[in-house]
Amino acid sequence: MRLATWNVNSLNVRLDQVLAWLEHSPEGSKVDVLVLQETKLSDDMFPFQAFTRAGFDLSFFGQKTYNGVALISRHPISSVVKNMPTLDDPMARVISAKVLGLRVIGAYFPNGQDPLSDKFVYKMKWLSALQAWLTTLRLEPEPIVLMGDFNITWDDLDVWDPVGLKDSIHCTHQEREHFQALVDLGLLDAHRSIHPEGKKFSWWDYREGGWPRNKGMRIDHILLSLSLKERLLACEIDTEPRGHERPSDHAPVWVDLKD
DNA sequence: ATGCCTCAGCTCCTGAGA
Repeated sequence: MRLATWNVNSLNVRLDQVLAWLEHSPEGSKVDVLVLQETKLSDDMFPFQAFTRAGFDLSFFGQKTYNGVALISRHPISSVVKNMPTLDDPMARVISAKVLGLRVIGAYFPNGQDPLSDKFVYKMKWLSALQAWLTTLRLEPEPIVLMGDFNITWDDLDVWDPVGLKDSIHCTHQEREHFQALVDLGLLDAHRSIHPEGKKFSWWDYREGGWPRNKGMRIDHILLSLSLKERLLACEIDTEPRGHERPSDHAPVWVDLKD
């Protein structure tokens, strides 16, 4: 089975790219479950028929202009949870469901903007709430797949210029300590596990020729319960859509698990 | 360069993204 995450930076703009990618993801295999971030659509504006017509089950949860998440699946989904029970959050950032015997979570972590800003304080609070939620979720029988736009680099191998970007947003030790705490709960960074050499990125700034110069960061991640480790077959960042016309600034990331 | 792109909206500027 293939599971994937993609920050689309407006589903209105990227709908056709998402539908095409669902049918033609790399190396022949089709995506079974895709989570989206930054749909930027209120629920009454969500183009759900485009997905149901194509045979998908889905759930979505959004707001206009900012945030918004969706979970799109070729298989029936159940036990949908929107946002985290551990945080009263006005922003639409998390969507979760049981599918294929897994607890799949799609998340759009707060950006944080600047380590000295109120938004960074909110990011820390949000990360603590996620940790608290996962602490109870991992007691349930379904293995966990936590994927999305984390807005955190795991370490310097995830950063094109770790010296110049030292201690800047997505690279601070506070953010990375939260990432480590998730790993310490018994979650595996699927991509790093397959690619220990690092230096593969999932986001490139629209400005400064970030993409053509490969000045990027790996901030989109897929974490797996350790019980899924022996089922892990592959995990890749598909950089192809980043080169399209009107691309999202994020690339989709996918993982293949033994059925 | 507290900008460089891109997107959405109380849309011809501004805030936010990362």
